Amino acid sequence: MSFDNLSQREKKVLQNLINHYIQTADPVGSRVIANKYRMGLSPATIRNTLQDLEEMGLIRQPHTSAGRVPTDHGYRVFVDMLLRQEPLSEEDSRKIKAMIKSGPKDLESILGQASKILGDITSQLGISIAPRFEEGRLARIDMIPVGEGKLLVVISVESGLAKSILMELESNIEMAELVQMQAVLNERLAGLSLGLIRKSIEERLRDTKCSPRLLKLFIDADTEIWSMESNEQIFIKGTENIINQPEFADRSRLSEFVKFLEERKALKELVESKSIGEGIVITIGSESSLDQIQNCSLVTSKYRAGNLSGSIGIIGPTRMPYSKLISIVEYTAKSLTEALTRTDEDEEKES
Amino acid sequence: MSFDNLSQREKKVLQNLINHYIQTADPVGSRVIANKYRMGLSPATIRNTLQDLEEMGLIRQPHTSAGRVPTDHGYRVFVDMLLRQEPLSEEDSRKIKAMIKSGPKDLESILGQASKILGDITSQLGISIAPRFEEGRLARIDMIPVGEGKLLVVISVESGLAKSILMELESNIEMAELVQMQAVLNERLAGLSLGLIRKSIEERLRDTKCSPRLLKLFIDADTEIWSMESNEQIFIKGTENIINQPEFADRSRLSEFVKFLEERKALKELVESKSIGEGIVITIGSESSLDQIQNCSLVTSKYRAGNLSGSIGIIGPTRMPYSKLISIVEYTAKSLTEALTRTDEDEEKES
DNA sequence: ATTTAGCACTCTGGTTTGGAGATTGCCAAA
DNA sequence: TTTGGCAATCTCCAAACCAGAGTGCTAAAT
Repeated sequence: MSFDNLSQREKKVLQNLINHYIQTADPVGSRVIANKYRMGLSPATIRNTLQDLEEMGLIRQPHTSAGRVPTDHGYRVFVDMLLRQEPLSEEDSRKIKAMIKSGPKDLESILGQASKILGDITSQLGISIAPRFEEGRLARIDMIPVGEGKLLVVISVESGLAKSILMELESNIEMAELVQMQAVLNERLAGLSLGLIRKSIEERLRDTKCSPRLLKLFIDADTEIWSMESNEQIFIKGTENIINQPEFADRSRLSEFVKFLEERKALKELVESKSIGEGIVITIGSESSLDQIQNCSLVTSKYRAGNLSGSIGIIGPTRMPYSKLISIVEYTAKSLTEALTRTDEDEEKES
Repeated sequence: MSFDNLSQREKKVLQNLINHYIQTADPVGSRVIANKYRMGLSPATIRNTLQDLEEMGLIRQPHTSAGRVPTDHGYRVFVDMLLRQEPLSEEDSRKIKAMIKSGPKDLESILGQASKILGDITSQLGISIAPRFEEGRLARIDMIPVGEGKLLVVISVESGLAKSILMELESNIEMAELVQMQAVLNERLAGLSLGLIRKSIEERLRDTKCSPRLLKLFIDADTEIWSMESNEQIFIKGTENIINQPEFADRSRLSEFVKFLEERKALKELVESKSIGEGIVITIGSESSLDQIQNCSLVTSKYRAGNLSGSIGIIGPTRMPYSKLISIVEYTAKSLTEALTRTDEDEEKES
């Protein structure tokens, strides 16, 4: 459904209406649009336009004799055609930079910080998701026995990231077996993406002379080693921001939403599925088909960490200041990419 | 302030009042106590007792001509003197057992599950905190170079737990240096508790022949290696449970509370500081001096994981069913201890 | 043709009012 | 020491009301 056929006036009215609604959360009447936005038209004229927009399904009336509010379609048209991206404020960009600089430099801390700063400066919910290891190519694999029958497996991918998994063994393993296994794994799997490895692990490790017990650990379909299921690293910060939003005045709705956030998994998959292409992706309410976020929007983006990519974004009521948020998310993603693929030369350049 | 001087009747009245209030959240009047709880006394008599209790500061009236509600002092007396611990229901104990059994066996998953189940069956907020590594004695330390100028340091403590830290190096390190460093560290530090190591690391590593660059990493006061700051593993689940509680009817209060939960750190410290002794510890509202949880209570307990100890508990409005919760938290702690210090023999015993 | 003014109509939200109900404190009787 | 009785107090709820905002339509104006 395309809306290129909107007249100039209709566009302007829709734009003003949404801008006003975003600020006030109250249905917007014809008078406000006519007067406050100096359109040089009388309220009566605006009313006609509003009727047209309503017929097109871009706005609706909560009840007779209330003003209009945008529908999800309306927001869609707004962000697609009418949105002027607002430049990032000095203050915000400063904060984002500071966030990256301060604090520890490990992935978790940085992502935690990122979600926090996103939540803070947008007054929405800030989200950050760890890079998808699946995409990474295996650089090397190390195995370290720790304690009784426990094995720490370290998976390093080419971009320099690594994850470690503590495995339980049924019985103690000979050091020699371990060394051999490690050698075989490194030899056969290095350079392959973890996703690929997971799919083809069985064939690739066939006819090796390794200890079968040990082998089994790495082939098991549900092993954590190749999948990242368990490591569902998603950071969500700023719940307190949306609690006061009128959109969540209904307690049970709020409760459902918070529950949804706590599950993490659904949100993680949603954000990852949306932020695929380059640049910012905006997802509005009904476009996601998840009940719990029917009146919410997402502003998401990818970032890169070496060869891997992760996602960040914000979520909040559809009535959100898109024009600001886009710049913020964009800049944060950019900063994150820089921070996570930083080389020594980069550091020298900075004052 | 001791309340041993309470008459039998006063005790009974307080007990009934609190029990009723816990269920209804409404101020309790003299009539309800007299009739519903068959005390064989008229409301008027109860009223006299209520006045006495009020003078003692155990209950209060929200306003004239409302019933009474317990004060924090009242709750304190209640849990100290009047509480009959309710045995765990079959269903709950089954759920807790199932929680431990199902799902992956790594620490994080188990703790996540534990907090979730606590939240679910108590309808409060379930909390679980990872064992305090500080208490653990260093078993060994491994160092694995991964990618460009990155070093994975694995700290294993005697009980079999391990944590890993990814460090950034300014420049590449020779393999030989690394091996030497590792040897020195293991030799000098093994067997010491991490807490002790952190305090005394500087002296202990003085006059070694290791690469100074490398040495510096391990001595730096704010290194993550010996402190567990960054690894602030605390799991909080069940926020949706308390949103509908009348105690959080006030939005800004709810907002503050959720913010407090998200900070994590304060809550973590609070719970850890409370759950020190053996067994269940109950902390009521004002006893914690944190604004954000003034009308909340904690039911906390330690659990053990090998030589280390961690904390779990629940938090919710002071008006919580203590008699049930105690059993639940107690049993969960016990189960957790079993699961986390499980030996192979244990596993054989199970059907 | 388009825009505007005028107007009747509708719906919401806040305020007021008026009990109904609950509960207390106290006093005097049991 | 306990209880019944009773005036007094306060909340809560529903009904009634009103002011305000906004609409849609029609007829006049541009």
